[in-house]
Amino acid sequence: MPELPEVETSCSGIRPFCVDYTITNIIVRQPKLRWPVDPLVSSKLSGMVINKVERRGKYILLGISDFLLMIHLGMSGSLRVLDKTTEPGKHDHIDICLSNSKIIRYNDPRRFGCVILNQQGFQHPLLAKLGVEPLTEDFNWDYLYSLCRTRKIAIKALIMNSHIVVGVGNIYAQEALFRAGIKPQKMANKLSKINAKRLVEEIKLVLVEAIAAGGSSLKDFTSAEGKPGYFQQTLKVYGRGKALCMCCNTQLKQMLIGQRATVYCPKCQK
DNA sequence: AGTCGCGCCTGGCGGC
DNA sequence: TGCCGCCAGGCGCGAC
Repeated sequence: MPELPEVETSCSGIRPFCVDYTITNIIVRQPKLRWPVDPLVSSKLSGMVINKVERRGKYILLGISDFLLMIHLGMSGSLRVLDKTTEPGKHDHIDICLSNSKIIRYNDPRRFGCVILNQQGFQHPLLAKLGVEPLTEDFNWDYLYSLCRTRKIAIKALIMNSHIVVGVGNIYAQEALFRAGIKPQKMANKLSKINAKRLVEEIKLVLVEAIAAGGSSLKDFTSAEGKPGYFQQTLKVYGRGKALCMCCNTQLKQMLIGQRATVYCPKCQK
């Protein structure tokens, strides 16, 4: 499941094969993604050079002349750099074919992701509504704390709200809350300043660590086979249901917050 | 304006 | 072995 670290890794993985190369054509095998793919995407972009590859939240942004191609990996999507002779597999929905004989191949079994063609300079609503980047100074305890004041929702739901802060998905929300010693169901408006501070720090730390780990495990970005999750061994609570806490041996608890499975330690998290 | 719940979609799993 | 039902999960959207 791609979270911010995987998206960041995908950007750096494809960038050397994309930037300054010309798009020869784009093959769309399955246009029915989260949002329908523009049927004219190939005719509009063919012959144009990719200027830049950037990330905003969980969106991968390809700058292509006057266009911006917005790619979201949903929860099962991936991008790979392959030789143009590589046969497409079952869920290989889109190929961006390049002048260096490589293809950027978009694969997404569950099709929760999207590939949106947007004019440069036009503030797309999906990007306009995004909150701050978690790894910038804009995301600080003051920002989080003041937003928490008026919100009557679980703190976990708040930090997963991409209109507040981007890139914190279900995995890292749980991990950061565990590290910060905060119960996920804690009401946001009851969060103390000191806990807001801790939480911001732990969110940043867990993301930075995951990016570092993701960078190493996805080295063979250009190979045909996907890699298993790098983070499995470092996770303290995510997916550990009723197992014992790695720190205090107490049985972890599981609950639903906003329809999402949430695991926490009733002793370590207050 | 803030909060809640739904639905999109498929692979993988447990149960029978 | 095979089939069925259920679950995960990002996130926009409509309903309150």
